[in-house]
Order: sequence, then structure tokens, then C-alpha cells
Amino acid sequence: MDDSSVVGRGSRRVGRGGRQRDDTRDADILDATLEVLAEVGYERMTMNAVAARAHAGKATVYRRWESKPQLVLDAFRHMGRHTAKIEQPPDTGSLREDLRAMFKPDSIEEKQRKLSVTKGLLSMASQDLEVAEITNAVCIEPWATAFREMIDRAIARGEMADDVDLNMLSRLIPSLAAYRALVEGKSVDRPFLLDMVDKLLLPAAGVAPPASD
Amino acid sequence: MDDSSVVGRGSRRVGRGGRQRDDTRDADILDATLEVLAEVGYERMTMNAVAARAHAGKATVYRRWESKPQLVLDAFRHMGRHTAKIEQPPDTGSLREDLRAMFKPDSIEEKQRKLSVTKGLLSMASQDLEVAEITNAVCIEPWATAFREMIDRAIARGEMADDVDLNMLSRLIPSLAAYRALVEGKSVDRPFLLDMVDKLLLPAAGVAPPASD
Amino acid sequence: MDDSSVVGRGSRRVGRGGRQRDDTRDADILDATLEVLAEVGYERMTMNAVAARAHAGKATVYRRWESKPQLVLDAFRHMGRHTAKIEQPPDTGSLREDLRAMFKPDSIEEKQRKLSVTKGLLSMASQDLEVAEITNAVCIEPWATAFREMIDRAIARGEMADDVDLNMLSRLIPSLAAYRALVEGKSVDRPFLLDMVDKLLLPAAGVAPPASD
Amino acid sequence: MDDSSVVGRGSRRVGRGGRQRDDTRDADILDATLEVLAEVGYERMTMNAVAARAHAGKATVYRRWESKPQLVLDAFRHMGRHTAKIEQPPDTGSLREDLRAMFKPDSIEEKQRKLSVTKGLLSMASQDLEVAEITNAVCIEPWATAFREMIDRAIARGEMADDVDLNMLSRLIPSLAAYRALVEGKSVDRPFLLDMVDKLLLPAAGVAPPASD
DNA sequence: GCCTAACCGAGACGGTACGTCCGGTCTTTTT
DNA sequence: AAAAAGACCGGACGTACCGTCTCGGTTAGGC
Repeated sequence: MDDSSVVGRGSRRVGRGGRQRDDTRDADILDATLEVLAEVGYERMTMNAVAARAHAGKATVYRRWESKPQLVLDAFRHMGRHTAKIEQPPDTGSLREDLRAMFKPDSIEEKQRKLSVTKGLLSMASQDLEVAEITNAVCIEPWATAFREMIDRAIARGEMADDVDLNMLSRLIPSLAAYRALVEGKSVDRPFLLDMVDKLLLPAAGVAPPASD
Repeated sequence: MDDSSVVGRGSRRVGRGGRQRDDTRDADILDATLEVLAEVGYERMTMNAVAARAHAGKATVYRRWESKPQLVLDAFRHMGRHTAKIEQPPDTGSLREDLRAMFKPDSIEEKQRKLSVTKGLLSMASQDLEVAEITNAVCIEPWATAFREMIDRAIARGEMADDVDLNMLSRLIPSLAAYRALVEGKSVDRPFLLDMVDKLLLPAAGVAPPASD
Repeated sequence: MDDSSVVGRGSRRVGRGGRQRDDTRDADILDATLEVLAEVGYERMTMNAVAARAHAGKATVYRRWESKPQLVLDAFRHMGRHTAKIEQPPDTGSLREDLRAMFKPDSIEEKQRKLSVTKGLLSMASQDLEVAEITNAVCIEPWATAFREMIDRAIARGEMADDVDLNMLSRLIPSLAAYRALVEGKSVDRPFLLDMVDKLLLPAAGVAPPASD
Repeated sequence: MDDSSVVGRGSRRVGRGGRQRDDTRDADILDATLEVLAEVGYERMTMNAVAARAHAGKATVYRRWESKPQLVLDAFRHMGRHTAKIEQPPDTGSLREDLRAMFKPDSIEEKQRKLSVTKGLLSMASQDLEVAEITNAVCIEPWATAFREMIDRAIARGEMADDVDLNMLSRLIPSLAAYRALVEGKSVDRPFLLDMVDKLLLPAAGVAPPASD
């Protein structure tokens, strides 16, 4: 996700004169947004509170973001930048073990935190197509990318056939996890994830499950 | 879903005198709510607009629902009452044909309409546990129930093993469809649905796909 | 000045239904305006402060007045309604004694209070033609009217010629008093007023001053 | 009016090094102030607009004047420097002719321009004693001084008695003219001015009007 | 001729008031 | 007493302005 896809951001001036926009204010404001958002939720979050928390004037906020939803959107994207890059899918030599390694307790914890953010994302602007892209890019696609890589390796090893639908397969677990967390309101814990691996993903991939679990 | 579980509804008067509450206004207001909701989304939907659309006064609305979220909630529940009961899963003697029959074009069209409303629901579901339940009950469970019944019949016919996770299997397609529609923003069309059947559901269920498609 | 000449007032609704506008709020808001105005001046008076002082919402204020200047304008007019009608020019049988009777200490005190209001009036919108009319109607014209009546009686008594310019003569003292108060910043006290009578008004009217003062 | 009495002016630097302040910018900024002031009035005049009109930066303005009111104040004073010295009261040998000579059409035109600015001044004068002094010095006293000189000469010629109140008499016409222009909103034209001469000033001065006009 | 410091235009900055809009309550008239 | 209509209070939104500060660039001295 490069900056060219960023939406809702006020564009920089083109003229040369004048004081330069202080880019460090961006992060301050986005952090303040996330703080206030976490404390009172989207509806009760006010732009005044965000500006005050960031020791900024409202004009400084509105010079960079056109509206409240766009600020919040960018705040989520900002959080994504912190956490999106740490995924390094494990490579154990077996698809099943790769998957199980991905669902080690500490790793799950972080994913759950990200999912709780997704709730905030969805709460603001389902009407807005943009929010869907952000949700996807920040919260779902990193998972899918990791799964895709593990499946690719499994195919290369001859562990499974190569005629599978990679897009569908790699999004299987993220989709079911999102459904469980957001709609069913249940937690996405390790047993659930491992169940999906053995009962859905591996069968659909044509990989025989181990004799005994 | 009986009325005793309804939340946010103002209770009827106990006294005997005076004009009786006109119960036909409920449906008008709920319909108006759904209309406005579909047009502008939850955030930009105003109670004034709903009341005006229903040719009702705001007091009439607030006499029946305590707040905006509760009105919207009940509107979704109202929609569910219209559409939740019409699913009669087809019975063709084969799981694959049952599923393909379910995804006939006219049936899909109606499901997509429902999905567009689900977007509005989801924007609230993430904040409110109860809304999540409603979303599930209205938009997802009817599908899941139909799938469950078809899978049950397939098991009874000996078409597939009985050691599958029914909960997981029956929610596979609704979850992926919701993900595709809400997060990816793509349409849930017939090819996609049939792909899910052949590439995910049937393999995961242990049913061999047909030799040729 | 009847209400038809009132400017800047939001007009009443025409439809029949709905809650009636509470006319008692007008006076509350205007009184609050005058209070805040007296405490901090026009520039530092805020609409929020006025609304809070009147225990009103901002919408209630803006439903009745379009803007801050128009509210302040009407507040001055409101004050005028309280004080404009008490002028009953004295009738002693002599123009000079009439004038001296008008400038009894207690009467002067009230006029000075009104002049201090005129300062506020002028401070807001000299650009606005409307404010000039209000200033004139509330603060100046009542004097001029009284003088005009006294001069009329003097002419009727044969005390002076009838070929004078009444408009000019009746505004002589108000003009000089306003100049002294607003531009010179000096107080309009009894000696100054009596000086104007004997040294300007009576000579210009062609009435001989008394032999000794 | 020397510079020592100037208020609100930022003082020059004391250090020796560095670029010298460009004094020609002062006049540009003051002229721009007067232009904007004349177009939109004090309230709607913005410092940005003034700076832009003068092709100056806001810092350049604020380096020289502490605040908006002080800039406007100095702008009026600036205008006074242009026009205050050109009054050379005519000397015809008769008070009446002196006065009529003063009100030649071209002279009146310039006075009316000054009056239109006086409106802006008055809107501040009422709040600030110092502005009142400036208003007086710039807009009123030049007239009064000229009248005083003409009356002095008339007394010296024996044309009128010497027991008049010079202060009052010399400010008679400026006061009434200001009242007419600012409060009544009428134009101060030649007939009005000549009327004041014949019907107020000359009678009050004890000078007999000419037999026929 | 070069260095330094203050100047310049331009405009971002913090703060605050403006006028609009909305949620939820209350009042008036009509049914 | 419920209905439609809409005024009411409170408060958030997004805009505009004031006075300050910062930016890159220019223009005086002093060496």
C-alpha cells in the first residue's frame, strides 16, 4: 500500500513559499485519534478532543483530513503500518506444521488485537467502499498473503495438487475468522483455528490429515 | 424470535382511556428506516428523515423506539421477518445438485439485496453484541440452516462421512460470501458460488467432485 | 417603529401544526444579550455565552436571528422599547424654561445611560445602514421629537418666528451631545446642555436670552 | 502629532546586523488597510486580505503593528497626514462669504470621502478612548480649526460680538454634518451646509443674515 | 567579497467563535 | 391519549479568522 492510494488526505501545496507543513503532526494527530477512539468509540469521539489531545488546532487537523470519517480511516491505516510488516510465515517443510506454527499463542494474541480494530473499522462507514479496502489491506490481506506463500511451498514440494484456487484457499481462514469474531462475537482462539486447518483447509487442499491428532 | 426478546421497543400504555396506539405505524416507520438506511447509510440517516418518510412525527417514532440504534436494529429484525422463512432448501438427491439448485439466478438476486443491507448492520454489529446476534439471525443463519439440512440429508444418504464439523461446514459459504461482498466489495455471483461448492465445500465434506464439469 | 420595520428577525411559520414558538424566549435571549454585551463588549460577546445565559440552545437563537450583529441590533431595539416612551416634554410657558426643565439632573442621568448604549450600537456595524436607523430611532429621535414639540409651542405662543428650520433646530442639541459623548469622550452634563440652550439654540431660534443668567 | 505619541507601532530593532526594515512597506500596508476597510468595513476586514492587497506577508504587518485595531487606527492617522494640512480657510472679508467659499463643490467632495471613512473610525471610537481622539483629530478638528479662525477674523473685524463660545460655535457645523452623514445616512451636500450657515451658525454668532438670499 | 543577521512573502500553526445540523424531549393542535 | 408538526436544549461539525511561528530566500551592514 503506497501513499498514492491514500484517500481523504489533503494534498500538499504546490507553491514553494510559505512555512512547510510539519509532517510530525500527522503521527501525533493519528495517535491522538486512536487514543480517543479507544476511550469513547467512534460516535462519541469529537474532533475537538482529538485536536486537543494532539495539542493541535482544528484547522491543522482539517488541513490534512477532510472529515472525521477520513481521519479515523487514516488512523486505522496508520496503525496498520505499525503492525502489517511483521508477518514472516514459518517454513517447517509441511503445510500442516506451517499452519500450526502460525497459530502459536503469542501470534494469535496479536491477531486478535488486530481483529478488534477491524470492528472499529467496520463500525464507521460500511457505506464507504474505501473502508472495505482498508479493512482488507490492514486486517485480512496479511493473513491471506502468508497462507498463499505456505500453500505455494506445499505445491512446490509436491505435497498437494497445483490445480487449487489459491485466492479462495488463502482467504478461507481469514474469512471464517472474521465471521466468527465480528458476527458471532466469539473469540478466534487456537482450537478454532486448528480445527479450520484440519477440517476445511487441508481437505479442500487435498492434503491428507495426519492419522492421529 | 418472539416479541419478548425484542429490545429497545417502548412498552404499551397500561391506562385504558385515550386514543389507541395505531400499530400500523410501526411497519411504516420500519420500512422508512430501511429505505433511508439503504440510501445514505447509518451515519447519514437522520431520525427526521425517517419520520418524514413515514409521514410520522418524531414523537411517534420515539414513543416506540428509545433511540436511533434501537430503531435501526428493529428495522433489520423487521426485514428478517419478511424474508427469513422463504428458504426451503431444494432436495434433488445429490448434495452438489442441491447446492446448485440453491444458487439459481433469481434466488441469488434476492440474497444480494439482503447483503447490501447487511453492510449497514455490520457497521453497528461491531459496537453492539446484540446487533451482531441480529445480523447473524437475519442474514447468515438462514443460509447456514439450509446448508446444514442439505448436508444432513447427504450424510443420511451415505453420500459423505458423518464425522464432519457441521457448524463449520454450514457456515463456510455464508462466511466467504460475506467476506467477498463486504470486504472485497465484489459481487457474489453464481460462478463464485459454484466455485466454492466444488473447490471448498465438497472437498472439505469428502464428497468427490464430478469427473467433468 | 412598528414590528413591520424589524429586520433580521426570523419570520414565524405559516403552517398550523407543530409546537408554537415560545415568545417569552425572545425577551430572555435579548436580555441575556444585553447582559453579556455589557460585561465583555461586542467583540468578546459569544453566541454560546448568550444562549447559555438565556438557558437556550443555539438553534433557538439562530431560529429567531440570522446572525450575531442582527441579534445585538435587536437587543438594542429591545432596550429602546423599555425607555423610548417616557419622554413627556415639560410645558412651562417659556421655551427656555421648557428646555431647562428637560435637563433636570435625574432626566440627564437616564439620557447618559442611553448614550452609553449608543456607543455599543456604533461599535458594531457602521457599515450597516440599519444600525444608523436604530441609533437614530432609539437614542436620538426621542430627544428631537421633544424639542420639536417645545419649539412648536413656542411658535404658537408667538415667542419666536415661524420661519425656522424645525428639523435642523430640533436636532441641534442631540447632534452636539452625541458628538461630545462619542467623539470627544466628555460627559454630557447639565452645564453643557444649558450652555447649548442659551448660546446656540435660543439665538438660532431668534429668542432673546434673559437679561441675566 | 509626532511619532512619540504613536501607539501600537512595533519598535525598530536595536541590534546592528541584519537587513534593514523597508519603510516603504508601511505606506503600502496602510493604504491597503484603508482600501479594504472602505470596501467591507471593520468587522469583515481581515488581516490576510490587507496583507495580500499590500503584497506583504502577515509577519511584515505584525512586525509593525501589534493588532488589527492598532493597524486600523494608524491607517486613519495615516490618512489624516495626507489631508489634514491642506485646509487653508479662505479670507473674503465677510464671515458668510468665508463659509460659503469653504463649501465649494470640489472641497465638499473630498470631505465626503473623509466622512465615509469616519464611519469605520466611529465603530472603534466608541470602544476605545484613543480612537475617539484620533477620530476627532483627523476628521473633525481640521474643520473646527478653520471655522475658529474665520470666526476670530470676524470678531477682529467687529462683524460680531466677542462673547460667543468659540468651542461650541466652531464645532456646530462639524457635529451636525457628522450626525447627518453617520446617523441619518444622508449626504452632506452644499445646500445643507449653506442652510446650517444661515439658519444656525450666523444667528448663533449674532451676525445678521443678508436681506435676500 | 563573504558572513551574519534581520528582513521579506507565503502560509502552517494553536486557539476560538461562528453558524449549521442532529439526537432526543416537549408542546400545541387535531383526531 | 395518540397522532403530526415542529420548537426546544445540548453539543459536534466544519469554516474562518487572529496573532504567532517557521520556511526558503533576499538584502543590508561588518569583516
